[in-house]
Amino acid sequence: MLKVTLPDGSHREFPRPVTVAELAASIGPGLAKAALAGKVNGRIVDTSFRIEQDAQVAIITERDPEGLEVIRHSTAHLLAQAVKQLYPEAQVTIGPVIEDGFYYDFAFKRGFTEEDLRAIETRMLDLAKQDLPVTRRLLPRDEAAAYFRGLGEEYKAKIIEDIPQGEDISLYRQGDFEDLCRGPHVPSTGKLKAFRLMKVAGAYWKGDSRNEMLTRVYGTAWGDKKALDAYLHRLEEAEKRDHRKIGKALNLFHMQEEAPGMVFWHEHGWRIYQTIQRYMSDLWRANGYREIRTPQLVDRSLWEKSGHWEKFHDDMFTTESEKRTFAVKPMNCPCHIQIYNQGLKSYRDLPLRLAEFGSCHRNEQSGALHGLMRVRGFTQDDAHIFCSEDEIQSEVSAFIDLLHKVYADFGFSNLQYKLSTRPANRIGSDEIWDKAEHALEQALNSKNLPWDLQPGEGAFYGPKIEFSLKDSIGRIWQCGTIQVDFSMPGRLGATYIAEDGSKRVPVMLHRAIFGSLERFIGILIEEYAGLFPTWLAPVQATVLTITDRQADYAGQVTRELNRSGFRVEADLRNEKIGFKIREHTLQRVPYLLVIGDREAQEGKLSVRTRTGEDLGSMTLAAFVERLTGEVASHGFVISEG
RNA sequence: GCCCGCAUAGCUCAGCUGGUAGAGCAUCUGAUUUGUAAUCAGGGGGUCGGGGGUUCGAAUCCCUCUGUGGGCACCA
Repeated sequence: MLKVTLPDGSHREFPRPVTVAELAASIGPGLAKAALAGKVNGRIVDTSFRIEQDAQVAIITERDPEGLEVIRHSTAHLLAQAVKQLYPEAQVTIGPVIEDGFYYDFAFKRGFTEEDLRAIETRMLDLAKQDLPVTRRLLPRDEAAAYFRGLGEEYKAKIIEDIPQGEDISLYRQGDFEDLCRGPHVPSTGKLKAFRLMKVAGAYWKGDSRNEMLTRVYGTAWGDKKALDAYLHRLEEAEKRDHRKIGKALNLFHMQEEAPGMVFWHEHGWRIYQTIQRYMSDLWRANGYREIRTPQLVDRSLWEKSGHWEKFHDDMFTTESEKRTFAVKPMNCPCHIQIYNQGLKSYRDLPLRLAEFGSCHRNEQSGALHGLMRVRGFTQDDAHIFCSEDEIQSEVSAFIDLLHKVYADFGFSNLQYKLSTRPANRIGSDEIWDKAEHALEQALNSKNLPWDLQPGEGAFYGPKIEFSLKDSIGRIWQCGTIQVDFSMPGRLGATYIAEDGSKRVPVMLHRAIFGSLERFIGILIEEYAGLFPTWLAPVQATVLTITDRQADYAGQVTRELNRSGFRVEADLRNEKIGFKIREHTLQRVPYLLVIGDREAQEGKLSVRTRTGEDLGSMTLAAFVERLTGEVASHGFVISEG
């Protein structure tokens, strides 16, 4: 007898092995129809999988996250089948599942157009309607490679040849189309009911820019039409939060052809910029950092010593003067070491934390530029901590705490942690890298933070922890970072006198919390969809008059609020109050202060919020109190050390 | 940098297969002095991203450059 344990803890017994599909049928016809795959002892399998021994089994349907994955994977196959029918000269390559969907890469000289996409989608719907059974078979590796080569599928053959000798290869067939695949897949194409092809893009074969470029088709797939529509609607809403759109609508900044990748900050955008800069400057002072300022233009020789020239000179802006080559600084670290090097340092001076709003320029490749998120001119909240090896652990730990405080003040909770380790192209010995990587790993683990390893992604001088945030459509951007560097201080001659009188080289920690202020503001705009909390809002309140008669009183109120340190403007135009309210609400001003004859006489303000809430009339003092409390509660508090 | 799109008034956008440019908002002028998300009327405004080509004729077709969007690669 064979005993199958279901998720609810109940058992079923069978005299002989059963497939997942048979098991589902024995439970009920509805489940049999809904079954997409099975989970046998934790492994996702096809519904045709035979359960031979006692096992824990769950039937996977579109309601399970695993079910959605199977749907997306199978939809990728459906896409490939449709493409092969419509464009036989296209070769298939790979088609994995990604967040919310899938993609499939084709080797296709002509590439696909948007119209092709619609035609492919129509064919996919047709193939789904035919409800073709999906069947699996195994072939020995070499036979499989020969089979695909025979079909003219060179890429598939190459993929198979990368699989170790002797392994069997599974193939999945639906109708006239058969693909190499690990599976599992839905039992038949009729299970694929809600999908949409989204866009075409180029992608390098095997992700290597030295290889040829393939044509990638992105798609999304869901359990039913409703889920698909909900997703498409979610996307539309997310696009409205795009920081480039909001930046224009709220008049925060602009960019133009003559300065690609550089930002023209308008008054209101600059207010946000300065607010967060002041916030950070105060935080530095409260946490033992010393704020400094270093030059923009530094002779090439310094970058040669630091190692940047060798690796990055193509990406640096340079200029000539009196037969010398200068580079616009792409980083602040070499300059900070120059300040460290002024005067003899003792172990008593450590840890020494030098901080700068470092204005940097990097000649990023044109294709990398992206609104405020990836620019050529940016400012880092950069600091370098010079310390002894013994101090690394506590400094990294204190830094992570500080970073968490900042992110909480700005309302971010969902950050991602990544540890990037030694790249192929690096300076420093393996022993040093071992130490540095270990220090960072320990810091993450001691705080119980969930982190991903990114092997080979570290900076050339040291490993790093990256702290990343998502934009409105889910793209991930690195913001904060901390990097352990055992090499550059030595290269640039930094030393200190230790307790025993010997001369030693300090360790340097590179660290930033916002990363680039530009990027951080971009993320902030999308996070809040322009509805900045009051402490960040470029205009915190606007005074609106009903008629010309209140102009004097309105001017007085505006002046007093500005004197109290708030960012307040007045709208005295000869317009209806409804019109003014609409305009300033669309400008996302947190508070609208309406003043008519009544308020002017009583010395009050009628306060309305940008969400349409009427707070009634209050005195100026009462409003100031409210505003003060709100600004303070949103993170303006200077933290204890 | 690579692949595929896109670039029309200050902004958002229309302009079918080539016949010489249009709307809404904004701006300006006038009227209106108004109580919580758009007051009315009138006027002005574009060598259609730059350069080149095809054509009797180009916003429209072709080439090229620049910028930009989505990806890929890159990201000190």
